[in-house]
Amino acid sequence: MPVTELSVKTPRVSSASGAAPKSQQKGQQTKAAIVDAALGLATQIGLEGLSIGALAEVMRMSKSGVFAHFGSREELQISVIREYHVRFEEEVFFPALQQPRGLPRLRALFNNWMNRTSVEIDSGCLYISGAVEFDDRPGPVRDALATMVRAWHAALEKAIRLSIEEGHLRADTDPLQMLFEIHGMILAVHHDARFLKLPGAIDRARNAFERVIAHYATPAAEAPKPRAKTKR
Amino acid sequence: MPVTELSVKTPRVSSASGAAPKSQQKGQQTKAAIVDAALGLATQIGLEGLSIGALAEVMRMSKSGVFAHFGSREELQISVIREYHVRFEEEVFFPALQQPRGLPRLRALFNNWMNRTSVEIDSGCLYISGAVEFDDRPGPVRDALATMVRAWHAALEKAIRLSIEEGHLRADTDPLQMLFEIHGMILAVHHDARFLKLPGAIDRARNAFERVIAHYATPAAEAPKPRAKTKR
DNA sequence: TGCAAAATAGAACGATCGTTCGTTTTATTT
DNA sequence: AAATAAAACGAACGATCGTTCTATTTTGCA
Repeated sequence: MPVTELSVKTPRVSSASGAAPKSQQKGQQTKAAIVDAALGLATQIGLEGLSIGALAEVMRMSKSGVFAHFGSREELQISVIREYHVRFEEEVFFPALQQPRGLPRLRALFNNWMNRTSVEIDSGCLYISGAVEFDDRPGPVRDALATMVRAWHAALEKAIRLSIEEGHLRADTDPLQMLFEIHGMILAVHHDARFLKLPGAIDRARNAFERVIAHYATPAAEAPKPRAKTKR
Repeated sequence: MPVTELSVKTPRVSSASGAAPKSQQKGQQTKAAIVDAALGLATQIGLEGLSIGALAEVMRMSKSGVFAHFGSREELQISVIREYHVRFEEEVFFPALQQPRGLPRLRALFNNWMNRTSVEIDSGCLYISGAVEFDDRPGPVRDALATMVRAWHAALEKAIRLSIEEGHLRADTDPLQMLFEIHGMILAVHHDARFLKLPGAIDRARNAFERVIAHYATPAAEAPKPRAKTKR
């Protein structure tokens, strides 16, 4: 279920074979390569800073060659956002679903997020930089960004709600309040690590997360479940 | 005590009078007006988005006329940052100093900050947007920004330390950890209110703040001191 | 009131931006 | 291999960017 159905280029699937196209047209794979490079640029210099000229240089292509794949800069930006979203799902969301619902899954979501963040530290989070760049700039890029940020908030909120249902978190827990606090940690991690270059920001976030869990947890489920490797 | 002594244009004080110049040269006051307008633009579209052309249009001046006051775009940006810092001190920091050291002062800092934020909601916080825009862009603008953000962190940290010394917060409180958590709330407020346009973000931050205080406070000092007007 | 200095205007520069267009090179299919 | 479609190129466009330069206006002081 794609979040948006933009850029349904679908260049008239070659023949009558309704099944999957065997060799994806050359264009699609260079387009994928372009989006990949664009994602790398955008996480560093921002979605607004992403220019077709610089992207073409990285790709060793002509500006117009790059441009033709998207038709507009906005469409390029949206493609980058969508790609970021897909990777986020693969790295953070889907793996967490394998954990049992309730606190374990909520923890997994947060841990996966932090693991990704520690890698992201010298590239940047598109959701965060995008939110700042487009908070006052209406349009399809902002809409695409907001849709996916909201999807992530919804995912976290659902994990919290399930934790309440499972009896792991107190019944009077306000899911949106807890979500707000967890979200704050994630924003603070990026700020401290990327802008202030402070070491240990991720550890602080983990501490803060445990504090929040401890506050909202029912007495029985409070302790983090012991695992094989205790990770320092 | 100016944080930086950049832009010491000081156009050779008119005469031998070592005292304060009576009527500030016309140039200085238009420069102040330009910085004021630039601050308005920068908080909306960001420091990077701030262009001299757009600024000149707002000021009903020529581009070169505006430019001459700063000599470079970077110097303009730094002037804007410095102005923002001054206003922040006046609105948030100095008033809080009138409260007794310890929890009352810490609360005052946070409350003033939130009050300012609720006004800032449709303009934006330069520290936050600047941090994202310049987290990977070394140079004097980034340095000026980082210096002032650090100054604010230091101010909050000191208020926390004093609260510990006064016995309002537990002796084993980690000031930097607590600072991290409070900072996260502030970032989350801006994100939710400005990007997601969610209502009630400030209330969530106030809740989160009280939760953090309650956690780190010594039992005696926990309750917020009652005041004359209870604010809603 | 007159004069020097400061402040502003105006035009132009090189660079980069996103975008358009016609052509040429590649892929794919018959 | 020939025919057709897709993909990439290269040059140019209008606009805007920060900046420089020279000329003009305005200001402040004797």
